[in-house]
Amino acid sequence: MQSSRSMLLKNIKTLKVIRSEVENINHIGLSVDCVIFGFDENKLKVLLMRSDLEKFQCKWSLLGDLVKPDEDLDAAAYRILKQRAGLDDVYLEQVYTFGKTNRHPGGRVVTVAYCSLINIQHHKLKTLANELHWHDVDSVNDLAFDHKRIFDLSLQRLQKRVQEHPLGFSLLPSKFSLRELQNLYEAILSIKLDRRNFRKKLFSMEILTDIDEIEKNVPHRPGKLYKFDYDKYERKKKKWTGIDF
Amino acid sequence: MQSSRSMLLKNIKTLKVIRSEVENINHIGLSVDCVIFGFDENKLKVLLMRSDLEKFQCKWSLLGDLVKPDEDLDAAAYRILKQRAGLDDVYLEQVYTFGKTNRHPGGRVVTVAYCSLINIQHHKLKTLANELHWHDVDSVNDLAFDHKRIFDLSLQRLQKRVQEHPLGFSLLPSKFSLRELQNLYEAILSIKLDRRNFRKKLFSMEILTDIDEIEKNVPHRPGKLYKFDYDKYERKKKKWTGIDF
DNA sequence: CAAATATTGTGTGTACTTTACACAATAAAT
DNA sequence: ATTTATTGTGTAAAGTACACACAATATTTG
Repeated sequence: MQSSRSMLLKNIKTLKVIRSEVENINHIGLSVDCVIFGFDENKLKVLLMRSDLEKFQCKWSLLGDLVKPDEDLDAAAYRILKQRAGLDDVYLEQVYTFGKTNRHPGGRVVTVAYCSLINIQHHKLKTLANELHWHDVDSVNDLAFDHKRIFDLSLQRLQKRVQEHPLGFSLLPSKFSLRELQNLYEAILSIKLDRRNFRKKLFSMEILTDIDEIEKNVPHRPGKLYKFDYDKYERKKKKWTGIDF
Repeated sequence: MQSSRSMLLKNIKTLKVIRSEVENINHIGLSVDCVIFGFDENKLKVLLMRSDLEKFQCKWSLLGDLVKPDEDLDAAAYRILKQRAGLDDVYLEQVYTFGKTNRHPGGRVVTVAYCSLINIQHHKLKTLANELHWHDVDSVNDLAFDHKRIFDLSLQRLQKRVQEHPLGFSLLPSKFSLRELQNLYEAILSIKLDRRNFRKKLFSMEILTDIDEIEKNVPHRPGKLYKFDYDKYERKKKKWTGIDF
């Protein structure tokens, strides 16, 4: 029979092996990163934080965190929005999963990117917390990790999605003028749109409700205000997914 | 000082704790599942395997596997196609990541779904291996795990993508007649298309090369054969991603 | 080898959609 | 009362989508 000392040593060795399995072999970390878009001063913005990794101290990064073992992916995304930016009740959509082995300097971490659209005015107070800042989308570069790639893909996806589905409204106050709506589309797509054709198109979709109010305190003729009518949209959804050979 | 016996017991306890951490706390498993589409006898098919989990013994499932800690996500998808079906050199695209905590009975496993398009004729020999079978897409139901949901979403995505980009060609032999191409689109989209309008549209895209050959051994007037011209497509890509307010 | 069969290849008119474009009406500021 | 900036509105032209029919051709059959 072995001495208790040798037994102990053997056990300690086993412990070490298992720990290294935990750390190196078994473990693929899983995180969620949120690309949070807002719209302010006629510009499309993205919410970034100071990276919490030393290596990237001076760089901005997306808001993200590890997924907890007992937490749904979507739930993790909602938690990150809530915990890191105080955001609640927002539009959220999965975009893509990034899984290059070397994308994270701290080890193997696969990240699922989510895109979120929020109304900056409505959430202003909370999100101005420490380390958070709204950046113009066209001046974003050189983010931490592979976050620039994640951001680029998310923006691209937003540009496409917004032309097929009425997502943009999440970025505006609940009442808005057609001019504001057009500014939003112009900002997202980085193009100029014809005002008359834009109005015609939006009205023909029949997803706007005229709420019989007008803009206040504008130094020119005020525009009517509208609301996005989600129910009408639901009934018309098929229109947006047609086939056309 | 403790007796060696009590030390041993203590260490065994520590071992157990760590093991349970490995299994329950630290560990979110990451897998890739491939939805492999093929086209045969004018029907869209999907390649399924017998589930290797006892619980799902009688059910079919997608081809999947755990991602290795030192393996890129895309590489894992390619490996699965290669290892499980002998497929090489195929069209592959990430679709969506499924992360419900309870989606896998064996523990927490988040899975990244990939969609693959292959030419059945070209790969026939290899993929008829044990436990693999091509199923008509419209008779797929009740797969193992949440694979039905994954399959449904992938099919939906394919239906949309194929209308925006010329992906379908990956499902056909390199030489094909316009009738075959139309059959393919009809099968993917589950609709009837007008033959003249379909031809007109495809020709107007200018992505087909007339290779001056005709069908053989058909009991009727033979059709011309074409090739998909990838280079022409690359040059025209913008057409498919236009904006249209 | 003639007729029957099945499918290819082709064009036009109509409806709908997209685009380009200009002027009168209105609230605020001076 | 005038200036300023922006709203609200319609029409014509170009382009795209859709519906639809008949002659040409290779194979099969008698």
